[in-house]
Formats: sequence, C-alpha cells, structure tokens
Amino acid sequence: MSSPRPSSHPVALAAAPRQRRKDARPLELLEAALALFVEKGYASTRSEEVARRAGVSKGTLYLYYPSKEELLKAVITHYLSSRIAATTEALRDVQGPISPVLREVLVPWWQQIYASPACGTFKLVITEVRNFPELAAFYARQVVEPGHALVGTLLQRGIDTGEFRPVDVDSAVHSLLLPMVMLCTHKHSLGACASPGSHGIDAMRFIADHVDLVLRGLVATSGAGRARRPIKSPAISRIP
Amino acid sequence: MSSPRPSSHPVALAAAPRQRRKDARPLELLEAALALFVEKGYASTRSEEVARRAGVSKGTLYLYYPSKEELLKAVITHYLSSRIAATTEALRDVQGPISPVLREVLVPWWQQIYASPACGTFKLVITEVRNFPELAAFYARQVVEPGHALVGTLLQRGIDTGEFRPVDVDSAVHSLLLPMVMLCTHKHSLGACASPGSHGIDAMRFIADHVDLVLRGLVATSGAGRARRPIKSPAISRIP
DNA sequence: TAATTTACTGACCAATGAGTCATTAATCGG
DNA sequence: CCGATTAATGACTCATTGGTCAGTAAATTA
Repeated sequence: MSSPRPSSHPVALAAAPRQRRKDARPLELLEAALALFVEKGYASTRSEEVARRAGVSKGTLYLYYPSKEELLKAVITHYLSSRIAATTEALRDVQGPISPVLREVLVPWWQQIYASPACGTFKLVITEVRNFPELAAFYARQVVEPGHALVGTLLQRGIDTGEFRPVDVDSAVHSLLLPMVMLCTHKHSLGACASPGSHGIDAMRFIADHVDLVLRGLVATSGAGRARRPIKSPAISRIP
Repeated sequence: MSSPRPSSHPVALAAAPRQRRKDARPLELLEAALALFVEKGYASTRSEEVARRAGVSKGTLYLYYPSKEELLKAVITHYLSSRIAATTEALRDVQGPISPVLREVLVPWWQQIYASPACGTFKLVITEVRNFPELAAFYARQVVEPGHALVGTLLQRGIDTGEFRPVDVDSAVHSLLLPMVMLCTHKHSLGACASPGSHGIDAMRFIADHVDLVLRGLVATSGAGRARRPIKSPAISRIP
C-alpha cells in the first residue's frame, strides 16, 4: 500500500503539483473506480476516494463522469465490452473435435480473464445488478447470453457428432462455466482476505483441471452406465 | 397506509396497533435483515427499512441489536450456524462406494439449501467479507474449511479404493462445489432480475446433472486416456 | 511576456441516514 | 381497577457524502 511507486503509473505521486492530462483521466478514473468498487462495493466507496486513487480531486471526477452511478456503468461497460469483442470471434469458426478446442481455447482464455483486472467485474455485477436494473439487461444480453450460446453450440456439436454423450446442454454449459465465474468472484471476496493455514485456490491449475474433469464426464464411452436422463429440451437455440 | 384505526373491534385491520413480543422480534428482524441485505447490499439498506419490514420501528431494532454491523454479523452467524451443525454429522460416517453417497446426500442437500432463505447468505458473505474481516475468519473457519474437508475426505477415499481416478482432490472438490455456490449467488443477483427471453436456470435439475457429470468425470474407467497429471500434493489432510 | 483558454481544485451546500432518548402504551401483580 | 414495569415509538441530533461552482494555475497563443 505504501510502497514507493515506479514512475510508470500516475496513481497518486507524493504530491505532483497539478497536471493537465485531459485524455488520460477517464481511463485512470475507470481503473481506480473498478478497484475500489470491487473491493468495498459501490455504496461504501466514496466518490472522493475514487478521485484520490486516480490522482485527481473530486471535482475532476465529476468533470468526466456526471454522477457516481454513471461512473459505475462506465466501469462495467468498459471492462466487459473489451472482452466481448475478442471472445465471440475467437471461437466463431472452429472445426473438428470439440474437446481439444475447449482445452486449448477455453482454458487459456479463462486463465487470462482471471489474471486481468476485468476479472473483478464479475463480483461487481453480482453485487450491483439488483440495484441497477439497466446493468442486468446489459450484462444478460451482452455477456451471459452470448457466452452461454457460444459454449452451448460447441457442446451441441460435440453431441451431434457422437463425441459427447447426449446430456442436457444447458446444464453442461453451467457445469463448465459457473466454476470459472465463481473463481473470479472468489478472488475478490474471500480469496482477498488473508487466511492463515488454508492456502488459497491454485486458480491456473484449477481451471485446467476443471475443464479436463468436465470433458471426461462428457465424452461418450462404451463402458460404464448410460446417461441417467435423455435430453431435456430443443437444446440451445437462441443467438445464432 | 392511510387506513382508519379500528376503534373497538381488534379484527387485525391493516396496521396492528402496538404489540409487545419481546421474544419474536430478534428472529423477525434477522429475517428482514437477511432479505434486504441480500437484495440491496448492506451499505444501501437503511436500518429503518429493516425495522419496517420486520413490523417495528427503528428504535426497536436498536433495542435488540446494538448497531447495524452487529445486526449483519448476527444474520450471517444465525443462518450459517444452523446449517453447519446438520451437515457435518450427516456425512460423518458413511461407508461403501462414494458415488451413490454423493448422488443421494449431496444433491438433495444442495437442493434444500438452494430453496431455503439461507441460500442468500452466500451472496451476502461474498459482497461483505472484505468490509468486515471478522466475517472472513468466521466464514472460512466455520463453513469453507469444514465443507471442503468433508467432501475432500470422501473423494480421497474414493481414490484410495480405486473407485475414482487419482485426480487432484482440491480441484475436484472445487469442481463439485463452486457451481453450487455460484448457483445460490446467481439466484439473488442476475437470477432475481426479470429477464425476458432467456428463461433462467432450472436449479434443481442442474444440481443433479452437475453432480452426475462430475462423478462421471471422476470414475476410473478402463478405456479412454489416462489422467493428464499425477496427484499434486499430500492431498487433503486438515480436519480429521 | 501578456493575454487567453481551460483542466483542475477544494470549500461549500443540501440531503441522507445511523444511532439516541424522552415519551407512550401494553402487560402484569396486587 | 390501579400503579409499576418495560416493550415500543418516532422526532431529533450529528456525522457523512454526493454533487456544485467560483476560483486557480497550467498550457497555449499572440
């Protein structure tokens, strides 16, 4: 917290006189806001605190964002939008067996997310959606639905080709993704609290292990018992 | 709100005048506080709102709980403690194959939790631990560690008996439990926001499907490929 | 260097909400 | 029926904080 900073990030130098950096401010404010909102929650973060962390005064914050609520929305949309674009096209046109794709694309992808600051947006969204309904619509439409549909389509294709057992696709998608989201959330809640004795989760390893475990549960084997239930619904269909 | 006072007959019209129920208040306040804290978050819930929902005035709230923070702690400890007791002994001395146990104990257990109001405590803890370090210690020691150790012990036994493949136990425990926690969390965040089109998760079905999927990924089969990695550590050892 | 523009500041205001306490009214004992 | 006891109330205090704006100083231009 009080370490001498390398001169790279202008987080808040001892007392740099007064700087005019009109174009750098918005992003720095967003970074500061994300960190504080994720750590303390939106309601218990003082707007002046955000400004201070970004190295400006409260007045400057309101120069760039009209209100605290708009700042929150800007944080969420900014950090999610950047990820969304890269994702949807990364998996758009894969061919061949699904298992290797998931192992080689999904795993590093989530490892990256986990390591990035955007990881915190999951906790932030979880804690704030109910207070800001607009966020719910945005997040559901822009993140949850595309992500679910993307993985769902892959799994369905695996089932169609006989690579996977005929399981309920929605459940399987959740089995695959919910732990990832929970992992990201955990990093910024209990995982951020120093806990002696119980050394935390090894996230990078877990992500790989988990995908492997789920894929082993999905693959169609000749032996063992058969599926406990047939397929449930017309499976995934929303979002082309 | 503006109903006329019942002059003579106590027919329980609209607002009951003033009741003295010293022993019922604490629990009713706890229930009201849980619902509101989970829905709106601790910081953005007004203490008077909690009181109102419990059918009392703000003064009465402070008659039973010395501060808002103590109320929060009381909520968490109350709703978690009740679950903890029942759980640890339910799985203490199971014998024989592990898969049926997990299918028949873990599944209904989580289905119950999901349906109960205690389900909300997950979201509450996730959002508030970082603001109240005491909660972190309590939750880690009383909930996370026992729960993890319990399931870990079972999986380890399954591995020892050859029922399961030799996987990393910690990862497998997380694969099994994180989705459950995430599911409970989701119920009170995005899941509570009306989303047209995307009908929510079928929780009861997912819980069963997920346990099934993970168990299929764990069972030792003759065919298929072998584990990608050997065991990682001396495995689970804490908590007898 | 002087004049002009504008990014930035922080004292200030109004609203909010946690916590208090003098007062009110159920309930109980006699 | 009459105090005595105490559960319950809600108007009040006071610290906190989102948001404003008149003023300051860093750049820029002439």
